[in-house]
Amino acid sequence: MSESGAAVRNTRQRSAVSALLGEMEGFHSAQDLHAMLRQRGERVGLTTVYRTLQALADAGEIDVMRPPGGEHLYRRCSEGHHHHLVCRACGRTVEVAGPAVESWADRVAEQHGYADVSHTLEIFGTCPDCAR
Amino acid sequence: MSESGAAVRNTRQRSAVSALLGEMEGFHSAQDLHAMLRQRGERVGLTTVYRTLQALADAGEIDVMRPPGGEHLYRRCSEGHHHHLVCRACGRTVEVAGPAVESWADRVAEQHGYADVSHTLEIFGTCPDCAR
DNA sequence: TGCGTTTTTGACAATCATTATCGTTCCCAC
DNA sequence: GTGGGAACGATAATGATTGTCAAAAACGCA
Repeated sequence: MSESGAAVRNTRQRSAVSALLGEMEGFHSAQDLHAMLRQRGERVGLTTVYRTLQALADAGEIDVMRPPGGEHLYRRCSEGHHHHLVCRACGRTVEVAGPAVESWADRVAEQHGYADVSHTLEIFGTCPDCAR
Repeated sequence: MSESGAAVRNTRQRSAVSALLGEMEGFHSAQDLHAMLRQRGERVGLTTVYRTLQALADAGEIDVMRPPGGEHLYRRCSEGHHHHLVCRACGRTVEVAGPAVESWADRVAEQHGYADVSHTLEIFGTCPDCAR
């Protein structure tokens, strides 16, 4: 329960995952990222990639998306609360902010007596390039 | 490709699943529903429950939720587009409508040139009973 | 009502992302 | 440099969902 031993160690693998995420543009699955790391010659276990991604997600440093299709997708995002506008075809993602939505959600929840409110919101569409 | 043979047959199993959903209050997993059906003495296979739920979901007759934890949850809902305010602890669900959110999402997508827009939105919180 | 066709069923196996295990390796404070 | 504890990683386990395919059930039609 104490913070004393919350030592998060600095390892080669963690740095590699973090660095890779920094260069990536869109969302990628754990298995994708793992494959990319191996291609680069980084020796990292799949288990570790999963663990690291989970840790980063818990820390709020990356965002997770769970598309209907299957795997979890991860991406380094800008700080603060925001949502995603994702292309169904190519995955291109735009970050969008919607202060009005945030407050609407909070208000609705409060009206029903719900506390400790959070929400998830994703917008899907076909981006201009893929529409052609 | 033709519509000629699109016959959807009326079976005991399908009715059973549909009826059960009609009596249920909150969200339930396929396996839950399967277990309930067996308790009632209905003889229905798990595979069939999955298939039926999927069909109903495709037809828009039931809503599907994918909580972070794991299984897909199904529930008969009112018609039309709406969202859910769900209690993290007990699962109690309130249907909420947010016309403003709908139009906001559409507008944002359009501004970025995305077509064929849809979205998902869930609000999570702790309901009054569970807060105590 | 009886029959043939076609869908549907359901037991079982397969899939596949994710998680648990646990001995080994490596980081880091001292 | 060293000790102890965290992190790693190969592998097995998990578990929900989907595929398979022969047998059963529905429905159209005569």
